[in-house]
Amino acid sequence: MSKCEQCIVRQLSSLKELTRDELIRISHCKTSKIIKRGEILFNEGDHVNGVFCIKDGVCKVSKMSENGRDQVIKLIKKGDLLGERSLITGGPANLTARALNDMEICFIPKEEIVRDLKRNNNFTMSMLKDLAESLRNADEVIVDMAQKTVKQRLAETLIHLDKKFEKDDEGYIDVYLTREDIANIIGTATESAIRILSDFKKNGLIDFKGKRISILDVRGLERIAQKY
Amino acid sequence: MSKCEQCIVRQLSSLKELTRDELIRISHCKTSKIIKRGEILFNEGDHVNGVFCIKDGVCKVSKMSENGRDQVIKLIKKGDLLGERSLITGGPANLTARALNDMEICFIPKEEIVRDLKRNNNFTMSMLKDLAESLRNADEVIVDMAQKTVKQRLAETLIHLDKKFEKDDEGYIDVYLTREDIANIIGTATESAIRILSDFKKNGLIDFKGKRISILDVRGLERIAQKY
DNA sequence: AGGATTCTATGATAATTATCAGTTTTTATT
DNA sequence: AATAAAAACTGATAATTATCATAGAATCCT
Repeated sequence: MSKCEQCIVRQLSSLKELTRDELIRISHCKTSKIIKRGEILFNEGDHVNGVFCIKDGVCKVSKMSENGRDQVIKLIKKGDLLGERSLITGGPANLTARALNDMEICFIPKEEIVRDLKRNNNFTMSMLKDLAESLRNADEVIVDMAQKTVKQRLAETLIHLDKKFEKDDEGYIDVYLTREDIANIIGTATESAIRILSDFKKNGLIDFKGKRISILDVRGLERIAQKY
Repeated sequence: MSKCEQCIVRQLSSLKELTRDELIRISHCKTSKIIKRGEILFNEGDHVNGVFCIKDGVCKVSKMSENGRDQVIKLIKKGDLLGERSLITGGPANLTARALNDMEICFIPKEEIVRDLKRNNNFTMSMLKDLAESLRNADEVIVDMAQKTVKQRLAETLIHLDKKFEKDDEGYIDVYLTREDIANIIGTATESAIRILSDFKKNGLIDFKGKRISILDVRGLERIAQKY
């Protein structure tokens, strides 16, 4: 059983507020798991009963819209926590999480987290800050979705991906999304996403080889994302 | 100075978790104010330094998009808290709040709330639950914005307004939004909102006299909101 | 390695939505 | 009550985006 103390997730998430004792207790009740690409961590409607610590890999978190299309709400990567919200609200998950590549995760049972939330106010406060931050971010997404064109939203998304993920030696962003995934992030038809990507490539803003995308001109993308 | 104990805001918000002593302290440092229709409670970028308790009236909370259009993120009414998030994240407000009618509010200074958050874990937990709930709600808005047509979003919005606000004797929803406000909630052009409203009226789904709107056929609106 | 399947791409067309221009109606102000 | 200003409305047109059809390319699977 690996120690929680040195874990990347602990360093980057609210778990950093846990005391040594709390951490040891969690070390003992957590379970580690490998999730293969394409596998589901949890489905909309599931009772998750705990939180996931993402030690490696990436997953997409999405929600099915009432007219049958999947909307990707966020991407979760190494160092992130996943599932805190359903834990706090208590109900079933409102989102579905699916691995985009092989993942290494730990699962901490709900009771342990709830217990710490009740007793360790620093932990609760840190969680509160995280959620407030997420909410601020969600506001921005809402504005973009409501007010920007598909092209603007795609430019925005590419900038975000570039910021969020590492690059390989050749400068390609280290996350592999299908064109459909990309379309489901920005809320458009797959064909539209494909066309705009080709357009961006033709204009030297990005380059791609299949799913490997690299950003060549961030400024140019920013200009598109901002100017109408 | 009115007592916080019987206040509607206290009954409906996380403030219900405050102890009698905490409440008395807040009673003594809060300030009451009347905000006239059209006035700003705070602007994007302002340092708010406290939270607003809405004792009466309605305000819209919006954000300017990068291409110059206003997006209404939420409506805040009697009994709601406003400004907790900026307080928690610490930075300036990311949204603008403007009164839609005359409002009666109390303002509680930041330090008082922060003090209680640090000391009263029930209060913190309640706040955490509220934010988690808001975030779940934001997810839904994102999906709708990304995936639904303007007509679907308008139907959705009308249903929400109907649920959220009281009705007068004639069945009209007790909130007065301009057509532009409505357009800015669903993220469309004012003309488009007007056209669809007229269409809904013609089809017997709603009725309106100027800004006074009543919902005649919730089921019909739901069908539109859901079916593609 | 070969076949099936999924993914990417492109063109043609239809549907949705925005924009512009102008008119009428309502609301606010003196 | 008269006038000015704001809001609501309507039509015409342009721009954006979705859908459908189809084909080639990449990937998966024993």
